[in-house]
Amino acid sequence: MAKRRTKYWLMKSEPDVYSIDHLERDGTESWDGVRNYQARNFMREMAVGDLAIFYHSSAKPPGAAGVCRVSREAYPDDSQFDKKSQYYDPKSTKEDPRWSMVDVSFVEKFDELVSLEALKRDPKLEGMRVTQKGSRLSVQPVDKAHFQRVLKMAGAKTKIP
DNA sequence: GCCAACGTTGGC
DNA sequence: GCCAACGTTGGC
Repeated sequence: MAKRRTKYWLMKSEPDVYSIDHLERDGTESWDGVRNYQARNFMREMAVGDLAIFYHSSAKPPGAAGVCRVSREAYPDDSQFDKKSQYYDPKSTKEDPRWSMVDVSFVEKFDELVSLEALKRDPKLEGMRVTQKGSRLSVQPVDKAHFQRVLKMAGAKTKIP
C-alpha cells in the first residue's frame, strides 16, 4: 500500500488552558473539546505522522509556539459523554459519537513565538488561513510551503518530510 | 428550507 | 471589555 503523504495542520489552544509547555511536560495528549464540525472533520482527515503548528490563541501575543505530531488518528472524544465536563453533549450517543479527537505528541517548542503579527506581515504566508481576518477555525490545514516557512521564521530544528 | 436570535471565538 | 465574524438552533 502506498504511503499517504504527510499533511500539515495548525491547532489552536489557549495557553492558559493548555500550552506548548504543557505538551512538552506531558509528551502526548488527547486533543479533546473540539465542538465545531469543520474542525472535527479536519481531525478525521489526520493520520499518524502528520505535523501541526501548535498555535497559542487568546494569548499576548497570539502566535505559533511550536510543533506537534499526530500520534493517534481520530477516535471518539470521551468528554462528550461526561456530564460533568464543559464539553458534555447530551445529543451525542455512544453508538454514533458526534465528536472526535486525535492524540498529539510534542515535537518542538520554538525558541521564540512567531507572533500572529509576524505571520500576517510575511508576504510568503499570504493566504494562510490563520492570518485571515475572522478566522476562528481551531483546527485548520496548512500548505506545506506555509508550514516550512513558519518553521524557518521560527529557526526551528524540525525537518519535515 | 429560511432566517432571526443567540452563542462562541479570538484579535484587538 | 468590545465586537466582528461566524456557526448553531429552533420556530415557522
